[in-house]
Amino acid sequence: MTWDGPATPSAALLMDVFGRLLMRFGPQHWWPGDSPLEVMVGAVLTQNTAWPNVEKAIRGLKEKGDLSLGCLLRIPEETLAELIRPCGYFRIKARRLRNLLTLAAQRGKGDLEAFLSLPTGELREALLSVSGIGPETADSILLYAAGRPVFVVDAYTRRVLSRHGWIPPEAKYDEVQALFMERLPRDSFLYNEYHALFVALGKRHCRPTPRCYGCPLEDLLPPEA
DNA sequence: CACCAGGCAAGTA
DNA sequence: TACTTGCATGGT
Repeated sequence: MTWDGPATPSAALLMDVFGRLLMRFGPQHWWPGDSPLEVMVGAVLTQNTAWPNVEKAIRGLKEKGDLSLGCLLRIPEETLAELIRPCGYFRIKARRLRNLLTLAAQRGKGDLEAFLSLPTGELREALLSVSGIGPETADSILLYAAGRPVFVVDAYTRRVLSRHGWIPPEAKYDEVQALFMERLPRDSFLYNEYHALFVALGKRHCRPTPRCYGCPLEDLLPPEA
């Protein structure tokens, strides 16, 4: 047998790490967005994109009109693309936004709150059926717009976990998600803060370039972990 | 100047 | 199923 890193983290270790992150960075109160609809828009616009660029794009949208389903769907796709230009991939994201908002309007009969009130499993399937909505975007909407206890896995999460040897770098999305959801209580506050704290940690430490060997994450761990 | 960012889908083998 | 490529602006 070959030693390939520390064992899969236990529930106790995951909670311990959460406590340390919370002490270090404080409550994050994510997602940055004033309304469920703004959270949904931000979730699409931030795909592979730095958040400051998304803020610019959302400011542009707000100048044009209020952020409502009807108002946004009335904007032609080409116009929408120009409004969100600063966040990059603007043509494809304009299409993705319309795909998402069209589905929400249909399934909610024009009412976003009704759409977000669908049962969690049904809502996740509906979101994933939209071209341009993958697992991370869908789960971000479920957790941060609909308040459902669904753990979000993103690049920061994977980076931190794989650096500690808790997952192989090639682990699939659903496997990483299950690691948390099978061990921790299904609590939307816990999942909200945990994911946001991974991002807070990731943003403050160096990137995983080939020249980066030791990031100072060790002090977040219990002595023998 | 080079490199990267809170992904995803479509095409190919 | 696994791997590759296009999408694009703005910050460091």
